Amino acid sequence: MVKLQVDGRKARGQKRRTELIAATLRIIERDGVAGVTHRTVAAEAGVPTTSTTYHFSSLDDLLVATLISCARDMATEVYWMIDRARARGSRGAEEVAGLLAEALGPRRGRTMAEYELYLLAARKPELRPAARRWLDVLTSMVRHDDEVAFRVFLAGIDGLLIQGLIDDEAPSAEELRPVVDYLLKPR
Amino acid sequence: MVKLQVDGRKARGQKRRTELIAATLRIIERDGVAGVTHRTVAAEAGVPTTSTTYHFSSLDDLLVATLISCARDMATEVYWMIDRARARGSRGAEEVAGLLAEALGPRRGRTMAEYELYLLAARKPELRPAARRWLDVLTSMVRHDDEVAFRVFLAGIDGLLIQGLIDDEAPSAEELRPVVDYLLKPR
DNA sequence: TTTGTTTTGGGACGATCGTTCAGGTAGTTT
DNA sequence: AAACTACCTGAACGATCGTCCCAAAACAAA
Repeated sequence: MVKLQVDGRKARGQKRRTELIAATLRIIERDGVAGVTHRTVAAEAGVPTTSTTYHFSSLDDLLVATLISCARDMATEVYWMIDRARARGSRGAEEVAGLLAEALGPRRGRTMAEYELYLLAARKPELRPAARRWLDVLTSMVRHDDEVAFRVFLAGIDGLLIQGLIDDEAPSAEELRPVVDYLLKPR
Repeated sequence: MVKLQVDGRKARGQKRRTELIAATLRIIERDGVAGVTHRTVAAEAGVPTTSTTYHFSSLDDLLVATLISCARDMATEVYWMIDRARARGSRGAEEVAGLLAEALGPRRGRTMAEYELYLLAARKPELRPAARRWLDVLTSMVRHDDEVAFRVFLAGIDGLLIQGLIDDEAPSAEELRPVVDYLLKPR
């Protein structure tokens, strides 16, 4: 017999865990991974310091959980972007350019957080599947007859994003458009 | 009148400063920016702890100096790569693929350090010129009639590198070759 | 040699860190 | 009701952190 009514205590615990992850992500966006400590996370979430150690066996665990959650969100976003593009029969250039401009503009902090994940994944193999998630979503959803061209497209997206992060001002969707067009154009 | 014989004291100081920078870079390669403290750097360089605070006004200064030095080295390397390619009349595909494979293989730690610089530059504007240095070297040395294609090439290189860092095994120059060819092929 | 400058290095201070622990509360089961 | 489980939290420990201070050493200029 499966219990339908969940344990209220566990539900509260789960809720606080997600709140801690959300608070951690906000801190990473604002100050980077370096700014994440038990105390800063707890203060951001408005909970006592020891709450983090109770719900996560270590700071590293909290960091890993946060970045995995962040990667899942990004993969979901990529999924819906493709879905939107398909709905209107587009080849996707406009959607991709718009998403890039957004990632480098209003969502700049989030984008930095995602590349902190990349770098952490480079050192921690257990994070790599999470870091590759959005790549996998794209690979599985998009038909690519030209394997090489597709790899170039994926690399180009990452390159545009990380180079956009060290630009003094974020590029607009219009500026990115020709580059994205070039990346998507078949030959 | 310019003094030709430099002050022996200042010479020693300068030498130790470069030793500290070298030690810091080794630590970043091994443990990331997170592993850099006054004490770890001093231990790595085999000097007393306070040596770092004397030669660099703060830990942040040491970090910035290290990453700027790292960026300069990389720019120099790119310069010579182009020079080598030109000397043998190549279009550069082989050289680029070889350099990428090396960056993701034996020089993996160094490559991670360079992307830590990128991420730090995203948060610290004063680091951005240094982070863009190798891009500038390429831009100024290579003739590019197609502006968009060139931007795609630069983004592709960065994308291949950072994605290569989260691969479980480093790609070989042979695997990278078709992608680099595609990036360089004019249309 | 004397005086001034620069580098060196040991010691220590206060702050902050991750983590532990024990007592207390809330919710579930019997 | 009692027993049990899960969550919560304030206090505190030892470790490590960045940085400061000051006396000694090395070197240059007088």
